Amino acid sequence: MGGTADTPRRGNLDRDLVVATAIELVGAEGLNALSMRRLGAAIGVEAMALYRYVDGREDLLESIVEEVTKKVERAADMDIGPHGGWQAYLQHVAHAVRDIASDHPQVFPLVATRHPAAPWLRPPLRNLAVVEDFLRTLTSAGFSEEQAVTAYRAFTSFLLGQLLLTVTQRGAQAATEEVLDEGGATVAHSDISIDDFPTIARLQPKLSIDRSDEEFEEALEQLLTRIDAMVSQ
Amino acid sequence: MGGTADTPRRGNLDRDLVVATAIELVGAEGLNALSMRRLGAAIGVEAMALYRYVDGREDLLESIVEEVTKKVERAADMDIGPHGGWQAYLQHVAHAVRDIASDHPQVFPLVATRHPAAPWLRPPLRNLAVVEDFLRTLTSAGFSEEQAVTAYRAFTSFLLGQLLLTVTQRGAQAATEEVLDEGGATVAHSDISIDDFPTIARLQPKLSIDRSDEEFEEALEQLLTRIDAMVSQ
DNA sequence: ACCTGAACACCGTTCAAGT
DNA sequence: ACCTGAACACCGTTCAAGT
Repeated sequence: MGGTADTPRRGNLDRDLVVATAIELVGAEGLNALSMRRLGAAIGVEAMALYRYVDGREDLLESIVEEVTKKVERAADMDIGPHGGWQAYLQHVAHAVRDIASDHPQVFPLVATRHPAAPWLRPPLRNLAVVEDFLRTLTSAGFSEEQAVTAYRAFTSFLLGQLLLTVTQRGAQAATEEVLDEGGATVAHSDISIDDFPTIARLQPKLSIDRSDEEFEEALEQLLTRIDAMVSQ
Repeated sequence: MGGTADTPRRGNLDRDLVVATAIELVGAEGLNALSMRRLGAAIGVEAMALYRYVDGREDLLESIVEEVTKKVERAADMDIGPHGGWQAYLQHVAHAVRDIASDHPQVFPLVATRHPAAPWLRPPLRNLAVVEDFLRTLTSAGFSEEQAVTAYRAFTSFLLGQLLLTVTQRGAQAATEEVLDEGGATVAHSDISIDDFPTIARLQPKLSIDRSDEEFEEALEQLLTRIDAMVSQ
């Protein structure tokens, strides 16, 4: 049942290991479980040793976000053909970000809510290299500057809403199942009954289906359509 | 300049005052400043006294979210005419939620990221009464059950992405100005220069404009158009 | 009935001291 | 060079005790 290996003790400690172990810890036990002291223990070292490699807790959280979102860089600097390839490009980047949300659902709220370094970096595309590639690709695909910026804004807004809802929903789903598994009878907070909300009660089966993946693809298609209308107008 | 009145000391303490003071405290000093001990001090009481009125810190956070999102209830139970009024209704609810984000930017990330009570409650519409009214209004406006659920999903996703980005962006903006005001020379993290990102540098003026309000209205219009296409298809 | 003091386990962070 | 022990200020929470 382990988790959190405590292999190293001396010398082999470095910043990457600290951040990587922190990500593991958050993935295994949630954000609230991440303290400097527990992280130290997970690595096999006292908490104070970590201060050689990260500049305190805030810096650690920042580093986690940076590390986790790094995979988008590879997607964002993809080369596209000269004509129309921007749609494939946006698809590619969108799916790279979605993969981050799936792989690190516990970290994604951090990606979503931490203030970016610059006021015009918009989560979840909060990395200068990524945004540079993004804007360069669109402008060189024929977007005007205004259009590229508009697309950037619409795209980030789409990703943030869609993916944050996905991870939140799946988290709640898992939590609910856990309660039920532990013998949590039939209902949750028995004081307010669902019977007071007949429409919800009636639609509950439909509301309970997790359509996150299809929703994402459909909303992405619609977004691309809207951007296309803007560009070819 | 003050904030955090310490008027009451005995008897006049109750749950509403605790929650209201907590919201004030978060508004004035940020989420990180909210501890049971500091909240107690702000009220004029020891932290332990709060446990009579809230069931610990998590319950307090939950209560803050509930209190702040309560205003949406009034908007959501609005009556609409029998034909086509659903568009005005969605406009009305959307603006009620946006007002929450504007009035409580420091609380909104909590609204956005805390797991709702049920897995099919989607932030920022995370209240049974609101969702009941929402779904009832749409179905009685002629939406099928599938369409009402689809609209609920698209609507929440739109609100979440749009508003979370607005508050994040404005927060970053304010933080940046503060740094500049305090004599923070010209650039932020001098190690990576913006000169390495020519497209960003070129688009910076356009990227720096806060178009949140217009964006919100435009994206809302587009959403209503898409929903209309779905319904009358 | 309502609040406090004392206590416990935990936290982030610093710094001198150890190896 | 790298890590630890001790220390400090702070935290959430419990519970017996005060009024």
